[in-house]
Amino acid sequence: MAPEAPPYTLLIIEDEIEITRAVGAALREQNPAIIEASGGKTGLDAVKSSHPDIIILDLGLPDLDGLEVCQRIRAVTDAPIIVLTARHGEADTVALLNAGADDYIIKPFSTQELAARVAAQLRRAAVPRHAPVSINADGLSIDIHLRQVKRGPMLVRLTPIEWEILAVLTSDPGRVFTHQQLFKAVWNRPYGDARLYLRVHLTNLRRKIERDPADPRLIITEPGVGYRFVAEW
Amino acid sequence: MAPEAPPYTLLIIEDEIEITRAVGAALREQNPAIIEASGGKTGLDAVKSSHPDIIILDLGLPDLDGLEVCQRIRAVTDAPIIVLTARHGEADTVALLNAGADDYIIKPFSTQELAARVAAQLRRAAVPRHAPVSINADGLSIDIHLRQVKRGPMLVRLTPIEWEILAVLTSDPGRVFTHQQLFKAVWNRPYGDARLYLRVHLTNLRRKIERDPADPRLIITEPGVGYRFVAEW
DNA sequence: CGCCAGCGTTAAGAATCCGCTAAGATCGGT
DNA sequence: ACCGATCTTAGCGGATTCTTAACGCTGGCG
Repeated sequence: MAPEAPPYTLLIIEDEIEITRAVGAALREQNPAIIEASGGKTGLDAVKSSHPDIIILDLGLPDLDGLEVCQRIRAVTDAPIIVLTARHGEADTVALLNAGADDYIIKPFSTQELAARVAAQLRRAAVPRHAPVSINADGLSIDIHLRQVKRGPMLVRLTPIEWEILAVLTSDPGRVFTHQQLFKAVWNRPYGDARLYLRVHLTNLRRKIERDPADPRLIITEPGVGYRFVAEW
Repeated sequence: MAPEAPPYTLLIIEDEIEITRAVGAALREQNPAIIEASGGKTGLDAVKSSHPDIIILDLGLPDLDGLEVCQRIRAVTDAPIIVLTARHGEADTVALLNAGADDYIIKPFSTQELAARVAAQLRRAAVPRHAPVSINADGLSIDIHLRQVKRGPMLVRLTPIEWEILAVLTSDPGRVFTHQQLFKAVWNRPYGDARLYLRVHLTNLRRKIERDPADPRLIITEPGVGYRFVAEW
């Protein structure tokens, strides 16, 4: 029986061989074509020559800064980038997400989690998305066109800022938006203490749309990073 | 067989040649006359000189801010504007739609999707307004064709502006129309303090059609945003 | 065990927005 | 030119929303 053709091409930019192997093992069932690069420069070359469908990028590269690599990849392709980050490299992770990375995984990671995230990113990238007309999650329905939110049959009144936050988060369900990304999208002014504002408005927003605001299921906090909207219902 | 005359004129404002070509290829079957502009300024000139039927606008232009270009196009023409936006750019879709854009597509896009959206916008622009013939809500009946409003058996006299406001709001019940959208639809002139006018005329309109003008049920205020007509009766 | 950073929550003052009134200005018909 | 209807413009008071600060909780870390 002939092996099936790889369903997608994955590029992993990683200098530690153990991790490269772990990634390969985690994704064995999906049977992707895997390209390996051990540094930022070779990684960039690989992006240009191989047109991968998804890219896994480690932060601690010896030759180039991860941030720069990420930006330069983003200048060439829209393929999803998943960042591998150490436990305490949170600041770097945030900078990377701001630079265009799609998701991040903290080392050490479970093979299941990696496989799930890769699959999720591929799913999102495969469908050229337009903002969905309506979203339904956990008894909540959001109609972008009507600018209307319902909790069951009840209309929910949102203030402009609350609506903007919800609109941004739901524009790409599952994706993490950093504090800065959200702040910039909603306030559209240079800088301020993004977290200060977001904390307050997220509280108010959750009070209106979550079943139990103390145990949010729709808008999830990513500590030190930002927020994401989950629509898996 | 002689080539058929172009059914419509399309202007694409885009600095990346690959995308321009991709758009051209996607629409080949529709055989439009295509005008190309590589920047915001030349794009605006082209709008004024060529009177396109539909406009495709990339956000990431080198010379001008995409939002500004959008607004300035809208000040000149009513032709549909479809915005091309990067997946990782500021997906400030709300601001875009407020600035006068009619639809947006996230890059990368499929040729089918682009063609479908262009066709949809042209269709929508061709038919001025196809609202339901009559609306009944809370004892109020509105007949669009007859230009007639009744509160029970009593005829209600509306001034031209009041009628226009009501007609716009009821053209899409439940949807929020921003101050700017309403102002543009009714007054059809570039600038003015939309809220100032709307406040007064909304007061007068409510006095005529609401049961209790102090507690409006038909025309709901969305603070900081605009108004919506509710027809859930 | 105590410290600290990050987050959620609450509350109060500031800023903004809205409904309403009313006085000119404008328009259209006779 | 007159007159009534409509539109524009201004301003006040009340309501809503935003900003800002303070406090409590939790979980990691020395």
